[in-house]
Amino acid sequence: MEVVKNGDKIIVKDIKDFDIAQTLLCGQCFHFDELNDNKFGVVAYSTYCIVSQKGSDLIFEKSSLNEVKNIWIPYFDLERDYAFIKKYLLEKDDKLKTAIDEKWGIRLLNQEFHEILLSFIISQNKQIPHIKKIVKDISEKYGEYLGEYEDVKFYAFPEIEDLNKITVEDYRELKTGFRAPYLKDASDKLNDGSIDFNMLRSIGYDKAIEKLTDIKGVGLKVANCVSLFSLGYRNSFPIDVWIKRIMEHVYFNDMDVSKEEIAKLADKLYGNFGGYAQQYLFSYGKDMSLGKDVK
DNA sequence: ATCCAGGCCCGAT
DNA sequence: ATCGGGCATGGA
Repeated sequence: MEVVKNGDKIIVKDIKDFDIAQTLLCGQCFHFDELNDNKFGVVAYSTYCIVSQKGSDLIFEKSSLNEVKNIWIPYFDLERDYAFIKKYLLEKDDKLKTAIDEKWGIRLLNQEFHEILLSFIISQNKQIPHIKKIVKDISEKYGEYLGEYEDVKFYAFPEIEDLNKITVEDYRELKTGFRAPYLKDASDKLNDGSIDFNMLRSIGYDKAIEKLTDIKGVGLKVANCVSLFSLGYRNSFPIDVWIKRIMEHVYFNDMDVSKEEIAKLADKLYGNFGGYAQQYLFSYGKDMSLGKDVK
């Protein structure tokens, strides 16, 4: 991998095991727009980028060299060796082969903690397009204006301090429904420091999950998404309706199996790489509707 | 129209 | 410990 400046563009060259569309569209991320010409506008860490891919080149417009190096390369997890991860997983269990072959270009994004926490609280019992809309609405209303590209405006997700001024009623106005008090509880805990990124990073996976599920509206599924997508605990294995169906289909002949049993199997099969396996399986299985309508 | 969505809470067993 | 109803809102 090499970073070069070419006019007003920054190009990251020689990227392997990465496909920008697969990575953004696999359901781990809600704060981006699909633009013309296969470009994406992505917002994270109070900045935005216009990014597209040509083969093994990743092309950034409207970004400085520093931003690409310090924000976007870590964000897209480009410094990690995914060939090793895939090899490890396939040696453990070749049932993953189709999913990995099909979704070869997914990387797990390193997203901002408080945005992911609130986004996945919103996500419960919702479809991805609606989650995206609410994240966009919150950002437009309470986040900083960052800039625009071909008439698409970009807004940062509100900072933790900005969440303070959002009331339960405000959250309801954003169409979050019964999740409004959950979002308020999370906002309060972020503001008083009882939930904190560095703290959760330092106490390890098990205790981080415990802490996260203390928040109203955060159960095991949401906690594991937060843990996987923003805390870097790549052993996390979020189990939602989809991954439950998919695992039942692949490993249990479409029988009904408890989430506990699925979690146990995932841990045994994939160990510390569970999060990667989950994302390959989730994205492929959802595309294929694996296990749907078989009961 | 009815059902369900990247679930979770809460009360009843 | 486990099960089921209820929950806001919108799309299929």
